[in-house]
Amino acid sequence: MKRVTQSDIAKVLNISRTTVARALNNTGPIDEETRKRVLEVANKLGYKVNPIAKSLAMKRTLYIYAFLIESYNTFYFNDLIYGMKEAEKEFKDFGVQLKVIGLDSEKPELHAKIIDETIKNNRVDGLILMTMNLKETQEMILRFSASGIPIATVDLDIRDSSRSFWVGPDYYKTGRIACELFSKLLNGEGKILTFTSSFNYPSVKDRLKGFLDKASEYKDIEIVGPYFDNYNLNTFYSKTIELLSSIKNVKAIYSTCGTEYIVRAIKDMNLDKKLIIIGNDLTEETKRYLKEDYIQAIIYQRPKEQGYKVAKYMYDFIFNNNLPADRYVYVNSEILIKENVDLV
Amino acid sequence: MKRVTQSDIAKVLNISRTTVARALNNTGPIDEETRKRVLEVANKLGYKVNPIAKSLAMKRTLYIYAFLIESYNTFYFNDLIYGMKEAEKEFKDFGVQLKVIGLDSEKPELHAKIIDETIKNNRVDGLILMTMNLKETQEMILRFSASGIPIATVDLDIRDSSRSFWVGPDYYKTGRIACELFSKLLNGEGKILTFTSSFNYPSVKDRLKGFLDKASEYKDIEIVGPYFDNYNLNTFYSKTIELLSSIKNVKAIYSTCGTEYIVRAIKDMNLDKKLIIIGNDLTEETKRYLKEDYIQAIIYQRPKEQGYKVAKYMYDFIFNNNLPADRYVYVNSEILIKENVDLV
DNA sequence: TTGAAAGCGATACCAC
DNA sequence: GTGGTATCGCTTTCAA
Repeated sequence: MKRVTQSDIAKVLNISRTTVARALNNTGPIDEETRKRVLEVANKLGYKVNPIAKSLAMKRTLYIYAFLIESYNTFYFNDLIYGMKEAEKEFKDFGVQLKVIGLDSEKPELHAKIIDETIKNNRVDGLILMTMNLKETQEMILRFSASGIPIATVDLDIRDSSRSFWVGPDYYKTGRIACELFSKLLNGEGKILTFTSSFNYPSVKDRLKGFLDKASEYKDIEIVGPYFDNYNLNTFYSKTIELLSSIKNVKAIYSTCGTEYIVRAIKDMNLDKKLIIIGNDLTEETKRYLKEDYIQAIIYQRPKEQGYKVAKYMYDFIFNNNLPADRYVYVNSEILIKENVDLV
Repeated sequence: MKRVTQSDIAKVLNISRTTVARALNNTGPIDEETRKRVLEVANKLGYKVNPIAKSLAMKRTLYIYAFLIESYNTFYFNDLIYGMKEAEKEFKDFGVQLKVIGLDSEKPELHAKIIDETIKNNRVDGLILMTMNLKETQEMILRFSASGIPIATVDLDIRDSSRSFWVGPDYYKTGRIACELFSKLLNGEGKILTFTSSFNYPSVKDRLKGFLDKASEYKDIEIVGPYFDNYNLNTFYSKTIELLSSIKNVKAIYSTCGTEYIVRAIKDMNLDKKLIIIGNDLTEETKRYLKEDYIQAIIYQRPKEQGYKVAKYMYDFIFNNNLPADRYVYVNSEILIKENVDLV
């Protein structure tokens, strides 16, 4: 099964390889009629670009820029970057380079501007974004993708834009997994105090929905709450103390985020019996609590894999024009307990 | 930072590119003195082969052969192959092809012969093995690696041979993880009936050791057993019925393998209270039991990832002469429950 | 609008 | 032993 080359196409149509290349890459001036015929023959012959030859010939470097919110969770942020860098290593020989730029989570309104500037002042061949879904960001994406720059989102999606694909965790599933684990650890019955954030993020909204949906399957699991923070995770601390003092027989606590604030309260309360807590985010602090048995399990969203995949798919897109089969690429979550938390 | 090419070296030494290539690849006749000087300069200049150019120039296909025991667990076998094929796809453009050959688990004494024949009658550039650690196999590996064929093992290692590296699960860790989970589901106390196989495989031996080591950390967990099969996992069935009838207060059951035989017995016994069971192997049957709540969790050894990695590293070795940093590449295990079993 | 030709970094064959 | 040269499949000037 010999591979079909541009020359093969050229031979069939009795034109030059150069013209074929031009048609295929849509670069430079070309007669529309010729272009069509080339594409047709290419298709019929099953032509596929040879990325090896392409990258060897294309002397210039391709730049992928990643703009990521620097979250309070440095583990997550760093691992996301780590994964991207892994992908970069694999494509180094193809002349692909990745630039990571952190965005301030406190100033979302500045993100679009920063990205804008960078793109204007640099050669950028691909864009990976993790930023808030604001109007100016959507607008910017529309603008850049119209000008031909492939754009992917990671973790936080920006819907209603023209980004090419998204890679991220299945937050809903994460909530369901947490709930099933609770049920197992509670032996099927008990009261679970539930917290969530007031912010309208998919991470917290979807997790909560997954958790509650799954909880409704267990007739002896009682959900108390959810209680909302006051647009500040810190308020979980006092809320925990208040609720645990007033509500009897709480067996477990679930929070869609900021589990560490809750554990801080519990540590300070010096309870005699142990509460079952399952968290969603692996941070330095929650990891410690896991090891100290304050947290029983963490549903880990594999940031490394997210970073790796989004960069890899981006490369595949700008280089081979391949999009992932599904525009929503879900990265599985993983159950971490003391024994395996150090392996990730 | 321009990349150093063979021409650069040639220029420095005032010799031809051809000679440089010969020295670098140790192919064809060359003056020992020249070779040394080339290598020296290459080293000083930081020359690294460009795999892209190499594969473009090297017109021939590289063949990697994988010989794998077709286990009774078709899930595992198929997923191992699936992972390898994923890697193959990535390297297709580099002209790498993978051939998978199944070995009969019932006739381990024939494996070496089959592998031998294949290598003699075909062009093979790399070898991936999952077979028993028999003397004739060790010998065969020694012979082939001496003749320059890179050999890797997957899952089952063949120590005391000259295989280049191994990729597989951390069986010991798997046992520890299972035990921690038991402790959590048992709320720290109870009697665990323990089974293992009489066969001297690392899979069962290491899992058991991990399990027991971890169990010794819990003062209120009592291990009963381990009971051995009679060189036939089927004997777990009657053994389970016998033991559950004679031993009081069993809360959980652990088996290093063949959990399905135990569950079959339990289903047939129609017990009124639920036993906690955690299995090690994901098979069609154990997956069903997991969904039916007979099994609480399965510690999954990610065969796809094993297959992917071993093929990928093999490629990297034969093509770029890169070995994995550690000759033992451990693939992490993963905790599966009902909610996430369908995601793997 | 099209084509010829150089070049990317290597391998491999064939003279010398 | 060594060097010249064709080739791999493609991009990219430059001329026509």
